[in-house]
Amino acid sequence: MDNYQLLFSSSSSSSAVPPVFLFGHSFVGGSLPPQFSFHDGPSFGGGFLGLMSTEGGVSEVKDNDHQLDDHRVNPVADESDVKAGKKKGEAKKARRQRFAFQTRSQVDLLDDGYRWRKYGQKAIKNKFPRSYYKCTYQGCNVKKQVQRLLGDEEVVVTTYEGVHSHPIDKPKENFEHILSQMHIYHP
DNA sequence: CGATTTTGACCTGCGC
DNA sequence: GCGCAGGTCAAAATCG
Repeated sequence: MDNYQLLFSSSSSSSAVPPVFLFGHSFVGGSLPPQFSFHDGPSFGGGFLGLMSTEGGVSEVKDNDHQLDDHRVNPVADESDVKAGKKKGEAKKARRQRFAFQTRSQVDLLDDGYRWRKYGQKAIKNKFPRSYYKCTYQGCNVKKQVQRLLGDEEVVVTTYEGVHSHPIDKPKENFEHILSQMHIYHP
């Protein structure tokens, strides 16, 4: 998952540098200019995570072959024999838009204003364990995963998936707080 | 006491 | 086709 590397520009020593997204080479939507502004959006009450991009434009560089199938959502699967198996086979191939960024922080979970419920953790090969979170807002299926960068325990990689469809829960002043702890990471 | 975290099992996709 | 790696579920435990 290192197709995209979003780094926040902000000298570690200096300060007061406006945040800038530096996308590796592919961003959700593929054409939307990455920007990071706080002005209250028309629908998303100031979307930090409710970032732009439209569906279907997700470019993963890898498996975007069978992505344009018209298989929108098809939850109705005949449950013929559901005995020893737990109904998790919803096989949602439709990947939502994703974006990630790195920050330097002591805590894994950034306070981005939304409420998250942890639903899993997995030990990734050669890396630190990755944690999986879901937005607890009813009807909001946004997910995010957090993991530390190998070799640099201080760096946290946060990957968001999906777009929030509800106003943020906390004042956006939090963003500034987040930004204050964001630093560019160069290997 | 309700909401959230922990944790192991289960499922799926991909590479060999 | 099998095995590994990653992602999700859900029951039990924990927290506020």
